[in-house]
Amino acid sequence: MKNLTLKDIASALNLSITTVSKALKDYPDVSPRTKAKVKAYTKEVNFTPNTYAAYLRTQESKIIGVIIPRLNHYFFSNVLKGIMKAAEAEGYMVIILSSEESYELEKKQVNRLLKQNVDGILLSIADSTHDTSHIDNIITQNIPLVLFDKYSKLSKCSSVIVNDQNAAFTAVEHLIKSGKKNIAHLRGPLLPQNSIDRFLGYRKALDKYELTYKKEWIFTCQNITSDEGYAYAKYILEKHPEIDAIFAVADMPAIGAIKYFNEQNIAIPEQIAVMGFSNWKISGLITP
Amino acid sequence: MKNLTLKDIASALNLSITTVSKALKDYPDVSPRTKAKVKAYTKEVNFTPNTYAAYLRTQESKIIGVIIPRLNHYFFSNVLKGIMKAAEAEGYMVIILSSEESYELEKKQVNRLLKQNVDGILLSIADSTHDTSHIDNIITQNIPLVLFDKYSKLSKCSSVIVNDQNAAFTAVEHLIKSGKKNIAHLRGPLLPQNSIDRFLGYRKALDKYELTYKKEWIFTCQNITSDEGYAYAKYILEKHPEIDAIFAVADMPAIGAIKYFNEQNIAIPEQIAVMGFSNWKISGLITP
DNA sequence: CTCGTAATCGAAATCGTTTTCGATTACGAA
DNA sequence: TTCGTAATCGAAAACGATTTCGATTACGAG
Repeated sequence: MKNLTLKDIASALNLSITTVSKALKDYPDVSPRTKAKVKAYTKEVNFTPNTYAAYLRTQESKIIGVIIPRLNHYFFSNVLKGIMKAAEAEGYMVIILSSEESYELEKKQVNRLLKQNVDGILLSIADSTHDTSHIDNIITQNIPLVLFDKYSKLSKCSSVIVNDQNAAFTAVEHLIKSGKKNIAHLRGPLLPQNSIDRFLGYRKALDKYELTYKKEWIFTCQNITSDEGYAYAKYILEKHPEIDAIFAVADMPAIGAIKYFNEQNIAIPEQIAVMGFSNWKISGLITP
Repeated sequence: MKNLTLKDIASALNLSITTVSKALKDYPDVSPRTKAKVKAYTKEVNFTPNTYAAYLRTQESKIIGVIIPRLNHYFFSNVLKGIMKAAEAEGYMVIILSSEESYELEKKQVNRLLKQNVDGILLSIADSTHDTSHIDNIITQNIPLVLFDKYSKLSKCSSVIVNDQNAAFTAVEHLIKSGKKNIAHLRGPLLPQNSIDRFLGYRKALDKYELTYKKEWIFTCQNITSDEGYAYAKYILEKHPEIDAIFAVADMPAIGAIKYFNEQNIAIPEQIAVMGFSNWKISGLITP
């Protein structure tokens, strides 16, 4: 029950290996009749050329690599789903690697993909990534690269991203128009461009409506967890009772904050409004 | 900046390709001195043998394939994380494919993995999978196969699973010991062994404590969504007010039910208890 | 009938590695 | 010195597909 090869097909049809290969790839110098014969037979016995042997000549692995900061993340698993579907439609396989938000691991994963001779790389960089030599490596090796979601301004390559600054601006603007005046921000880590852009959007909205920006109303969520949101909510309630709204860099901290306010019987959004960022599936499930 | 080959290494060190290859794989018939020389140089220039060329002789792709019913699922992304870590440690790559709970797609994905010549397959079968010819295919091709989580009793191969029946039994037992007498069950689809086992665990617990089993207290969640849980909770409250506890096949329907009861100001668990199954991360985030 | 062209087909080289098997060298024993 | 053995090394044949280039055939024009 071993796998078929071109040789098997050729001898079964009394043709040369060459002709079979050419017939399958629609070379002009093989007659329509033999083409039809070959194609019919290969379909019948379910033959497809061995990927690895083909690679040796064509240098195309038909595999694209994807590196994301984490797998168990609603946003990323959805993006992955889209990537895999698109790749599948074009006959590509996808290898997914996770950097676990670690710069070191990200570098290692890039190298693994390069060794695997992937035809292209999709990369969403980790929060802790502070230099881009590994990314430049990909570019100099001439391997197609696209950054997505988490990107870096330091590398010159195409990237697909959410317009974080605008979205954050709109979100905070909505809070302001709802009558909130003292808006705190649970921001993300310092490095990622996304945290920065969302923070900038927040500031821009404050500026536009002439609300003063207060440094002590900014809280950094290093790991973007609900626990951090919970802790900051507690802190805010105790030390900054003047705050009447919170704009969080992501849904996770927002959920944590909501959980704490619920426990304390604080009315949301009347007493204090909480706004997340991402529109996770679970956002609709929690209270309020 | 092209990739190095054995030939490059060989000519740089004035050795034959053979010797370089053997040195790297610790063949006994190459002297320790040349071995050291080769290894030092290959490390210096960061050379690793081309996977595809190696495959042609060894027939080992160093890739294992994983098929899961869905990607954006907390349980599976966590399992994947474990799989990828273990594979990585042994120098294997992982290709992940999703069947989207579709039998047809599952068959297709199995074929894609076979064509890719993966060294082994990990498979968690879809809810809608009703025959196992594609699985038997893998086995007859002599490719190592392990089923996990969702498995089938029809195929003879190793599988790694949760003891659903026991776990369900314990869960329902807990409800009973808390004083609940009329326990409904939101069960999963009919086919998957896991749904069946959890249902059986539920029945076993009822039997042990001599509670009568009522067919009209069993509700089937075809898609295991929170919407279904929400709808059934509404139905239960209106048509079966006698029910004082719900054991759900998974967390998603349980969350839906909780959401509805919260909206109706039903006290949980005093008035009606709700128990899910999976211990998702978000379970801790919702109210109660 | 011969020749030239076009239409078909195959031989063989190639991709980069692994592995068998044969070749060479060194060196001590006879 | 000569021989046998052990220690090192390389040539070459795979692996399976692709592709260049040359070979063969068919066929109509002259």
